[in-house]
Amino acid sequence: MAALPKAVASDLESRVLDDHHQALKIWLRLLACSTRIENAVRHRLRSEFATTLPRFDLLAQLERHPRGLTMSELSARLMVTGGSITGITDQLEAEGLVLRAAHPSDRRAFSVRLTPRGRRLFKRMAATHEKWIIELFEGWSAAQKTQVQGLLGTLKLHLAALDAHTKHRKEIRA
Amino acid sequence: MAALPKAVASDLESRVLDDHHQALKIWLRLLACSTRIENAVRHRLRSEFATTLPRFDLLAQLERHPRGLTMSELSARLMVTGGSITGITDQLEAEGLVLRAAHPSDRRAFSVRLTPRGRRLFKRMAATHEKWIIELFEGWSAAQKTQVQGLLGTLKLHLAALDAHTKHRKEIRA
DNA sequence: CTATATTGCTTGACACCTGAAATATCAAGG
DNA sequence: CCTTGATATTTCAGGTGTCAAGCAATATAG
Repeated sequence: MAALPKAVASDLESRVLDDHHQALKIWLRLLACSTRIENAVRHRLRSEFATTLPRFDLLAQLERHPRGLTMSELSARLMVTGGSITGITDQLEAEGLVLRAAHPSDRRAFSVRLTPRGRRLFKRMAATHEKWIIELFEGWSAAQKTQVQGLLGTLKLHLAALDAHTKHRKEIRA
Repeated sequence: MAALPKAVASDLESRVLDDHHQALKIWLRLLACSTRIENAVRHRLRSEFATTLPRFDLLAQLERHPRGLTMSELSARLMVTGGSITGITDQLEAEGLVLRAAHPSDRRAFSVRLTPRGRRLFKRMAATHEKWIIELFEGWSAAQKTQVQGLLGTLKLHLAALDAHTKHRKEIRA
């Protein structure tokens, strides 16, 4: 159909384009998967436990860190800004699931911890939550799961490294 | 160290546990990657184009569908509820980037379209946006990218199928 | 044809997120 | 010791997300 030189040029060009599209496609797929799961989990958390994903996530972090986490640490772990953490913590504290304890060595900071009630409630929710997630991956072979897990692990590290660089550059500029 | 039977039991048990953890870990990594990229893109859209991710996404959908999309179609494609679409469309319409045209065959619906100005602006933003995304995957081999792309494609389909089933079940119950 | 259900969109209340500004405390150097 | 700069948290305004309720138009069953 096309003359050879043109075909070659087109191949080169389209390889570049494909390459562009590829990163974009990966990102769009990643986002689609993530959003779908998030929506499903959010919906179920609402209907079965009358709670929200951010609240659940915050409790989850505290459960893993029984000695408490500061607001800033929570902010970093949930990857949201401090303002959100203030609000969510306010709510959870009002519900008696969490408390702001004095930080042992820094009067500016709090050591946010689960209350016993918070811990009990979280454990119940976590068990169910884990079932939902497992269900989502039903039908996947162990090999496939291991593969995604590995690739996403690499990507996560990669992105974290990029982020660190960016921040570093910003600090240098500042 | 441990006696053989115990070691075996532990292996079996830990395999089950690992399996549970595996789905959970995949999900957490997926979410972490997604959030990181989303935050980066959001930040850059703000600082370089004084716009937001949802607005960009809505424009992107319209760019792909020059004949227009209804609010419901936008809602489905962006995977958010109708209320959000109303708000974002209001904004974009006020900025003159988008317009609500009458739908040819359904007087309830609109056919939302890009204005020429909207199209021009989006094209400029899209080119830059694509560069950002490509940068995020710099250093990945083509094979690796293809692999993630494939796995995420499978996952996306899998999740979409689950979603369809859920909806179907709901409809039957209703 | 017409009652009824469904669909498309908007609205309103509330949750959560961001970015920026304000406050309080800490940390370091002079 | 005390100034200066960094850090921890809160507050506020504004955008976007949900859900539920409401209205208008369409589709469907009888």
